Amino acid sequence: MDVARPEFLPDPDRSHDEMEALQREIADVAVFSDDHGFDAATLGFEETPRDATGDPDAGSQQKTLRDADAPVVVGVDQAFVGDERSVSAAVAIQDGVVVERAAGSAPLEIPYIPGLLAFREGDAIVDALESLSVDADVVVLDGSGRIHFRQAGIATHVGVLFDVPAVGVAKNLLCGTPRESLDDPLSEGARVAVEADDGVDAPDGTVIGYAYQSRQYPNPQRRHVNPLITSPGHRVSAETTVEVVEATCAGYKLPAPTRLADEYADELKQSGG
DNA sequence: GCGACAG
DNA sequence: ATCTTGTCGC
Repeated sequence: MDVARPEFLPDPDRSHDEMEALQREIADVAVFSDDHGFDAATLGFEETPRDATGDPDAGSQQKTLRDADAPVVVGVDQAFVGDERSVSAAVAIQDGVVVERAAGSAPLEIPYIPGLLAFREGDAIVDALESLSVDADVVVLDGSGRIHFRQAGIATHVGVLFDVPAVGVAKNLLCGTPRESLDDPLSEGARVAVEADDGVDAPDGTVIGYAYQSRQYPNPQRRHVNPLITSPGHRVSAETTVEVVEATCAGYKLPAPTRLADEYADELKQSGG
């Protein structure tokens, strides 16, 4: 993949204020509506059969034929080697089959600062995506997109940088107000809109993403799973974002692209930086 | 000043 | 994110 807007590269040498200013520019050109060519219903991830305990049942048949016209979904995830270098893994999947994997890495130059994640992990991600040869129909990133103080989380930043449809999947809420409390367990498949509030650069009440319960245990009263926090990155609506996440989770808590990128990132981490 | 905060 | 074994629940 190629960077489309080099002026938006996440340069960690910029000042704190410059980083925030860049994020506002990115949010200005970001598209939070559907502007892509895929149909979330044709992503090709099969629902995982469950056994009696509700755990994924292994041993089901493997797919051998892949639809070459199906959309390509790319999952991206990072891991750290020591604490001065990050590795990024990108895994491309088409019709449920891994078609390419790419690695990237970069030095860690700034600490983790809520709201500025892209400037810490962005360089490694760019390195990985630039060495990916297939074209992605949509990229799935770890973290927020529009659910961000300046509507420019890491999924939005990367999406706009490459001008590729992108979605953000986070395990925790960064900002915004859920329409319903997320403190009590939600049932599987439930979705709760997250609205902009005073902490977000968007009109109050704007739906900037959804909490989505991808998986839940049979008896959430005793043991429960937390919902995922999904938000559009670029060229995808909040509603389509949830559809992409729902289709790719296929019975697991995390989307398959994320899980596979996670595993690959661990491999890269083990074999040095 | 206080509180809140993705990975 | 990362450091890590056992343990609870279905």
